[in-house]
Amino acid sequence: MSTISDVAREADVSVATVSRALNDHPQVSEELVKRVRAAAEKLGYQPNRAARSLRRRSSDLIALIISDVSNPFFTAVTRGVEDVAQRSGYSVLLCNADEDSSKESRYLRVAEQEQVAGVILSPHMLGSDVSRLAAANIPLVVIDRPLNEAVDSVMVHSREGAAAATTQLLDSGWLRPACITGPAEATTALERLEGFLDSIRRHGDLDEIFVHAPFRQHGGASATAALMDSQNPPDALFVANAQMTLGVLDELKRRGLVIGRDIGVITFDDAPWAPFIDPPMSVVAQPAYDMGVQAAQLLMERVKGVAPLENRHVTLSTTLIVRESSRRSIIKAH
Amino acid sequence: MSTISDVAREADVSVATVSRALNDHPQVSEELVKRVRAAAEKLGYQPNRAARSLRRRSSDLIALIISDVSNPFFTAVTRGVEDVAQRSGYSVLLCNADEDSSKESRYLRVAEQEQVAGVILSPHMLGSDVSRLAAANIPLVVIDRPLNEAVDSVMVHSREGAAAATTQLLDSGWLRPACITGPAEATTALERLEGFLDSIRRHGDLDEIFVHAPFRQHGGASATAALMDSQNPPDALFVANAQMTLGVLDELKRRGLVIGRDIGVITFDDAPWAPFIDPPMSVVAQPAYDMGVQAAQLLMERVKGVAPLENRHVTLSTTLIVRESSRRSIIKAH
DNA sequence: AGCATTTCAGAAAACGATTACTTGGTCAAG
DNA sequence: CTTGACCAAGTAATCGTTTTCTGAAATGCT
Repeated sequence: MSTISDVAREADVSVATVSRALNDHPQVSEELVKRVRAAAEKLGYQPNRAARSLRRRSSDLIALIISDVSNPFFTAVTRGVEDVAQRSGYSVLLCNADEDSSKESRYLRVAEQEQVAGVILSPHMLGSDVSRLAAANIPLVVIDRPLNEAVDSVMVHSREGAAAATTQLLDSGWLRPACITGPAEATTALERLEGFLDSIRRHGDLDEIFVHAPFRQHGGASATAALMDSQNPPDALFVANAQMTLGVLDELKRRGLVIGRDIGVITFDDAPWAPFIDPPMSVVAQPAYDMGVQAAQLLMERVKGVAPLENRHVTLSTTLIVRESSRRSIIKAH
Repeated sequence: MSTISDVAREADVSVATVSRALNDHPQVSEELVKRVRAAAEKLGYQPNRAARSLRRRSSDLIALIISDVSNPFFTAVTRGVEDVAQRSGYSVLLCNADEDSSKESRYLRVAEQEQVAGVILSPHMLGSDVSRLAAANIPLVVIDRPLNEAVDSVMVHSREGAAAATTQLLDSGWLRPACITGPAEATTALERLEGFLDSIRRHGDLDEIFVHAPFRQHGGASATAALMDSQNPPDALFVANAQMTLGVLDELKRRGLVIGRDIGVITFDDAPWAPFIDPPMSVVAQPAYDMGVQAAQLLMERVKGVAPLENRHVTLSTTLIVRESSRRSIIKAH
């Protein structure tokens, strides 16, 4: 691999001039810029990023630490982030924390050591420790799950969305909805549960039935099993994310329960497969791609130092999409 | 952020000793190791990776360049790669080439500039240029799609899988299967088409119906539309990946075509939602996670220099999972 | 005891970029 | 004609590690 001094030799100028020419500094003549460009081209010169970030004390990477790569919500966020980062010349270091605090802090450490230009994080839980980033002066924006007031954030109105979903269940004639939500330490799990409870309470005299489980397919399955095996099982389910819903479907199928007849289901996240499930799944959709875009924009502004001092908090709205699974009206054709 | 010389001062030794102590070099006394460790701990010292990779001429990152983050096949691969990389102390720089050659080469360049320890790539097409990696002495393993003989690879028996799927359609009594495959420059698209044709030809006097489209949901939809609008439309579809299948389902639904009665469908990739589609989707499953694991293992061996000189090519088998969508027997209950 | 060898730790030289400082030349104003 | 401002380009310092080279002390061998 050729270095800057190879280019300097080739173009017969100093390394300083090469650096200036290639980084569009104003104080270098047309003539030399052309010579340097040609030399760099000829040698196939690629600047060594390690050297550059060592000197600049910052790299051209931004770290995106998400809770779960296999969750379509997060992959949509990823696309959004990548699209705007790319446009500003940054690459994204995608880290899969896997709903695991220790992996999360491992990646936070990597981000610091790599001296990334900025970090976008969906924190596993409220206690996630980002103090080192602040100490190292690395901008941070938090998505999906709140952390604290002192950091930019892009959230979604989870609670309202959850309430709307639950109300839709109730309005469709289901009498005993339950909530399957994520682990108690995840704030999104809590908010969605709160939304569910808001709706239940507004309705009066209903039992408050809910269970916490991992935000995964198996979590949805075991939660469903527990609920259905209980003394007085629910007749409708509000599920807090798409991954869990797959497990719910699995368990329901195993038990021969027919959605729309025996049980109503509605879920968070409009996964791409939701319309094709039997019956088509009612969902509350999150603007995932848009969250990624907005988060990346906030971050880029901080990175470039054009952001205001005070922290920005943007909260996006969900939209309720009623398909079939939440309806009670479906009677199998005979 | 504290540096190695802060630690040296704190422990009252030289920076060389700190470096050696922290990297488990043998020639440093117990006593000093302890002192250095304590000092590092006290200051919360994290080595600066830019400096380290500048000096070592290699970083602790491996780049994983995949064709599409939103494809569940690739996210499963990602998990596999990450699990083994992590175990060896490497982090993964996940790059989403998005089925786009220019993004792919952009990321290849980033990988080179970052001096990653190794690269795992699912090449967009046969012509992908990886010569610079070789020149820079960066180990490479290719997954999913072949590139050339001179590089380690982990593939899947696509062609056989595709043939088996098509045969399943034929055996179920469908008379006029068509193939919806990816773009003509993607080798997986070609292989799956070949497999389809193998089966068709073996069967005798069948038309060879196929269409190329992007490996995306909209690709599946438009391909289906084209096929169904043709003079003599097929009565069964073999679809080359899960993303496209979503589009196929969409278009079929729009046209009021009932799978199992009006048309048979079978697809590559056992997406998590496949069993829950209406009707449950028959698939040929790829061992995605396992591909990731094996690719990462091959790469780690090269990175650590313990790999044999000659190139390894492992090819994994697919498994046919017959559910409902490929059957003709489904007659709606009356 | 005397010399050769090993062991441990420090000093200093990389690694390859960016950038502060320096220099020499040009031009305009006085 | 001198002086000062300005500009383009070069020299060298710097970023924080790792590693080579040294030197001193300790150990082993005859």
